Amino acid sequence: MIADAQAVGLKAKLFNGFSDPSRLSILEALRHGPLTVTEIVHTTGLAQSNVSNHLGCLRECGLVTREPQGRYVHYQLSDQRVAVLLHLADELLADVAQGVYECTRYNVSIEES
Amino acid sequence: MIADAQAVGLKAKLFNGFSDPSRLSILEALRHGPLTVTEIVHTTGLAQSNVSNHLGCLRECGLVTREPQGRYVHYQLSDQRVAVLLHLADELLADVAQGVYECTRYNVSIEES
DNA sequence: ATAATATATCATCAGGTGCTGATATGATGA
DNA sequence: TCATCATATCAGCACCTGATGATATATTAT
Repeated sequence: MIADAQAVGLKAKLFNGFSDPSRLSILEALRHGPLTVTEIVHTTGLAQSNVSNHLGCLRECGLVTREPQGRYVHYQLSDQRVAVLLHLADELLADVAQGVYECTRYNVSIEES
Repeated sequence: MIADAQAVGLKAKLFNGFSDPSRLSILEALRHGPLTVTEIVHTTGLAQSNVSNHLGCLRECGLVTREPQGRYVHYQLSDQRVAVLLHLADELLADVAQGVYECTRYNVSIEES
């Protein structure tokens, strides 16, 4: 193959939105409905500028949509398939979590609350 | 919430397996059935040591399984839901690809050919 | 107009990650 | 045994990415 390396690149980029703890926590927060930036900040515990940066990334990549209302900006998942993907990952995790947890190859921080 | 930051970390780790072009191309190659390391090397065009490293990562995280046969080692997707996830991403990409493509925020290489 | 709130942008920096090349290990065949 | 092939491991480097803190912009309220 080697052929559609372009398609692979695009897909990797798409998954990139899910593969960072901060971005993922934002997506998880939006799973239950639209939220403003401040609400996301409070829900996730991340710094405001950090959230804003990640939201920009998630939006550019089409995972969330933006809807300004006055001085607030509401964000929500762009497509229900994003939620489906999150759900599917939950299911997958239920079976392979042991392996993922023991995987020390990457430093994706797993802080305890 | 902030609570299950641990679950988010695990899930991010899981998605990490999909979010790198090299790893993703390996997963894509395995989508059609088991392959040996050398076959993966030829299919993806990656260096052997590189493939081996990524396979180690994918295996530790439970996305692929390993089955030695003589001096060959066959790898395959650990669960059909991995393939489902890949498929779902394809569908999602068909709708949001425009955004992903224009997203310049990350340097996930999209080489042509 | 001024202050306060909400969001976005930017530079900087520390740290992580993937690639390469060399080498080690293990298995098969001559 | 020796050579060859398949796979794994490792160190080093170059690069990218995420977090922070400061600041800018926009909107509402007093």
